[in-house]
Amino acid sequence: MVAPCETEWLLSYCPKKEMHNKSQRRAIGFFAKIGRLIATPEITEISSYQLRYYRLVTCVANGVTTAFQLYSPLIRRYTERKSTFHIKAIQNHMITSGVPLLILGDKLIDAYLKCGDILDARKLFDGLPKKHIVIWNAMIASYITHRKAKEAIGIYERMLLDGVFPDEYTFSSIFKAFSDPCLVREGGRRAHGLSVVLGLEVSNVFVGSALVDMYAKYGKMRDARLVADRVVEKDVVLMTALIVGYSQLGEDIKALEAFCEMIDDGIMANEYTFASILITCGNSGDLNNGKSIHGLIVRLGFESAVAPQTSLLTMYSRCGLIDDCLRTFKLLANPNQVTWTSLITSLVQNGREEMALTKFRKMIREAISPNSFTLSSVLRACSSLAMLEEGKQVHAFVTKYGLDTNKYAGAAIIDLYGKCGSTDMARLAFDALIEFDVVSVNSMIYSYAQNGFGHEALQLFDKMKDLGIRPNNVSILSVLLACTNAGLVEEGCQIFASIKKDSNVELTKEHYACMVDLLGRSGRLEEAEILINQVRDPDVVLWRTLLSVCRIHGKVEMAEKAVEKVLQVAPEDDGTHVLLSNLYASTGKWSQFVKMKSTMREMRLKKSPAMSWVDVGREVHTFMAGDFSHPRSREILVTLEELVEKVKILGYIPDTRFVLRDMDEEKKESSLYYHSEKLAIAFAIWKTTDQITKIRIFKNLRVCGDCHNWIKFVSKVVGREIIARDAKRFHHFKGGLCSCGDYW
DNA sequence: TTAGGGTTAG
Repeated sequence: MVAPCETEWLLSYCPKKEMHNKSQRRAIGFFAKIGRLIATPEITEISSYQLRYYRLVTCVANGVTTAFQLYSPLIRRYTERKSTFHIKAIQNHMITSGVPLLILGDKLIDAYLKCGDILDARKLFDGLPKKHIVIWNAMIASYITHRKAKEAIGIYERMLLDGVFPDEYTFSSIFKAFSDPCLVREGGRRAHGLSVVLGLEVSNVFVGSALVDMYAKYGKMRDARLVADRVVEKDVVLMTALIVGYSQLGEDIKALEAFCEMIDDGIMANEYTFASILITCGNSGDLNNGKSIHGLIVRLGFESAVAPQTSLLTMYSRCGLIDDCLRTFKLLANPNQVTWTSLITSLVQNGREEMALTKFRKMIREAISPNSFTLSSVLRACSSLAMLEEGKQVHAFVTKYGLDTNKYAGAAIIDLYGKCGSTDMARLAFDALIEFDVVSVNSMIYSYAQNGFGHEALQLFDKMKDLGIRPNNVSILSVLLACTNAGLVEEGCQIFASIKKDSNVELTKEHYACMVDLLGRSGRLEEAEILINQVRDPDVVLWRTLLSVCRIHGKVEMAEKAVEKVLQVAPEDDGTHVLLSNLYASTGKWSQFVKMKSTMREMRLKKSPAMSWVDVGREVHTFMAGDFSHPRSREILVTLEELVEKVKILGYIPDTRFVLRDMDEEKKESSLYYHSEKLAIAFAIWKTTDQITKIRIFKNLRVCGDCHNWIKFVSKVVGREIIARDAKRFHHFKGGLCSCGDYW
């Protein structure tokens, strides 16, 4: 669009001069005189519209009342077209023509706001000495739409200073601004007080709902309820705000009661209400009510509404009915971004990660773009499956959609790289975050912890204070785990002692279990036992932790005591029997071992078989100890033999203490060679010959001591980095050393 | 010329 332009330009659009009538010629003459004109390129001849301009300019000279009548339709016209450029041109025109802005200022501000140009609206707003209440309200509402709560409140406060009384429109907007979690709550309460004084608190249902919503967001459901009860003419919006409030604070029964109350009062639920109440049912695992509401949705014809259907599939997922969740999705004609995301999240939460990834690919194929919710769920699927390559591709999506700085996507990326043993990549993702919170920092500390980077974890934990983030339960657990995995006993004890003094964080049994592990591993078993006795009602985890450290240090007596305690708390705990039988085997107490085995047989307890897997060429290969069913078994065994020979030259001695069966030494030695992790590594070395690719293996149980030693030698022999994730943690083997410093 | 509620991630 072209604003004021030269007369010659206009004439070039109207080549046939003889076609101009008298008025048109006069108009052209006039504009030629002043040398300016507002015109649009689509106008190819002098239109009545432009003639109006001519009259307008003539009228300006005669008086402003006529100017109002003439400018108004112009402003309306360009507001409809959402052309802020034209509005600005009109404003300039008014200024140059000497029309006082006071007359049409309100209209211009309204026009700017409708065009979404809040900056120009504000400039004009600030320059106007007198504004209609409607404009104050429109300005506030616009700031809220643009998520600028502080600015909205600024206008509200200036309004009060200027002696302008807020009305019901003001309050229905301003409470929303005061709901912003970044602001102090005092302001909201003060505004509520003023609304009471002005008699607007409950006489208007819009004001009432906004107040209910604000108190719900403050977590003050008692106040929300008090306001709702006072509103005389309740409606569906007010009741939905109340239901959502209860639901989001976990007060599911009260949410359901509010829903029933609403139906009893004859207020018809709508799609928003259904969408919320179904989430309540899902959160409380209330399948019965969930199904009844599903029936109600069908009866009332809300089957095609996306929001309640999305909530319906979430409800089924949270009740563990993943097939019903899939069925609900299938019936939806037009699933949107949120629906797809809900489906993917549901699959991940129900342990169907592979299907979640398939659905994600389908979503992309159908040109539905993912958001931070989607990508963080997909990343969690990848990290659960330890699929690094797939995860990297999802990370690329995160970058593509500009979400590297998002704390949710970020935490999931950190978690992925941490779980895949790439702490450096995790740190890069952490440093890319703009907004982060306690969860982002915890993810990073946990990544360090599981990969054995104790000092880095401690450093970040200390830095939390500078970042203004208060550590929570998870932060403490993660940093203690970091100390355990890196053998930083004193540091761990210091942190534990300081947290004990700090009344802000409550220590749980999990923290104590972590300390038992830390002390026990370093051989301070007596202290570990004393610590357990400090806990009120020690649980199975605590005693089993003590038992597992007894196994490491071969403390049979203390172990038997621990077993007794475990079996008192949890008589059928199979892990305990396995741990004790392993302890008997490793200390050579074969008679007790045999006895234990028969007890286990009687109890039908089975030790879960050791299993390792390796991801080579995007295919997962699984190995079990002494299992030669892999199609490439021959090559694997040849590679294995070569490796054993080479590592023996470097000084590897098989450690037969890790053979948990009674047999002669030679047999023990050969049985060690066929442990699942050795088979997996031999396969990976045979299959991938380049020196750069790191070998990543995963094991369902802990890596045995002999294998740990063997892998160290192998990393030196083949000159490659080997990363092993076992049930407890990561081991990074490089150049004959392991990141755990042999402390694990 | 101005106003309210919902569904997806640690």
